[in-house]
Amino acid sequence: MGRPSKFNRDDAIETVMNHIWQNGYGASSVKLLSEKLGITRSSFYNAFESRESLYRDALALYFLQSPDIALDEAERGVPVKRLFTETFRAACKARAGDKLGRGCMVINGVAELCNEHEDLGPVMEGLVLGSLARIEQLLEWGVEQGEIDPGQDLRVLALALQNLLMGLNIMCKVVRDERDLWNAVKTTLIGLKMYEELN
Amino acid sequence: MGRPSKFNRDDAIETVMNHIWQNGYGASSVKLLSEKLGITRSSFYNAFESRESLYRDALALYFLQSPDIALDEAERGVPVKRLFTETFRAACKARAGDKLGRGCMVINGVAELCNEHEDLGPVMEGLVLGSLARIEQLLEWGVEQGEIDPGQDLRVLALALQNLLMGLNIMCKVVRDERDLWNAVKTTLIGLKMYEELN
DNA sequence: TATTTAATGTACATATATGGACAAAATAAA
DNA sequence: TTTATTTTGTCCATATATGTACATTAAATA
Repeated sequence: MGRPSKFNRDDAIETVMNHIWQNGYGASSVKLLSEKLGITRSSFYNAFESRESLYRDALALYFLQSPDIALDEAERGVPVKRLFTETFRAACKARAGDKLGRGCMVINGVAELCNEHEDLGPVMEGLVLGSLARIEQLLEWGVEQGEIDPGQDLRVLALALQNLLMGLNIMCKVVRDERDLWNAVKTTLIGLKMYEELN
Repeated sequence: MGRPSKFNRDDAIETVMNHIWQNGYGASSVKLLSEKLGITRSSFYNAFESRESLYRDALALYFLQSPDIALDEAERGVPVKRLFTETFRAACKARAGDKLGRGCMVINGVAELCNEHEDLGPVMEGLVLGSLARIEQLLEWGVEQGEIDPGQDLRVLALALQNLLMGLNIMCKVVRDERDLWNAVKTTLIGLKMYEELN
């Protein structure tokens, strides 16, 4: 089975995720990441193929523990207004709770890489468009379930919600108080008729 | 008065503004900027003191031509709902009209530098908080003028509007169609009761 | 023309950054 | 113990990046 690895691959991906989340992709050189992992660049390239592919792995890991994942995991029949309310509420809590004020790793990547990085730009764009399509699907379920007024333009409403989420993920870098964030988000959700009082 | 400069200072600031706007602060090294300006690093440091101070100059220039400036230039007595509607409308047009999809230079800087860069982080934070305070002031004028319901929490409403603006400035990197952007923003403005039909 | 002044060009020292080549080391299996 | 396998460590060549030092150049002025 050859010489054993000096480091644990999953731990390494998590370490890299946290570093890029905080510092950005461009500011995370292979030299820096390797030193953080306690390995040589030689081992880095041997284990990870490239910084780009490792970034993708880190993004995937990030998503698993991000508040947005609730939107992905929901199934047909879910009360959608409640789902949006709870998800946005959890996002405010998570963003304000992060002492480092890193915001959202995906949105950071969108800001840094979209329309700029040849390979990763389209990746980030795909993540946003995927999220948008998912929100629209949830809204469709909401209409089917009689929760949402059928007259609404769901694509536009989905864009408004996606916009709200993106704004929150930038805003939280400056506005660090959870109540401030939530009050702002809640006010917008109410305006969009997507808010449902939680118990 | 000594040897004449090889370049025009104002033109240089504009060139640097456009480069950092597109590529970000970290990805704009002194070497790169100097080469773009057609001068040596030696001349760069002689003329600009530091990359940081030049970035601040570039930010100031950026603001002068950004759609947000309308909020700053408005005076007491301005119809505020109309002002917000027009400003957001102009922002959608400007963002979608930028073929490079650069978004907003300030928000790009917030995403990259806040809670990360020792000197420039607080600068970006100050710009956002300044904008927020300005929006709240406009809302106060709106209440005084009877345009806005006095029962509203103006700070929260200001946060919601700031959030909307920040979201737009990230969203526009992925959603490039002006009507999509405007429909989303308009829907939110209506929800916040800050929309007024334009002629 | 000589002097003053300010920008420019070259050089230096050092650190970061990339990615591959290749030998050495450490384990499992034959 | 030998062999096969895989990771590791070192070396290489090259490019980027920073900030300063100092001589040179080109203009305005006396």
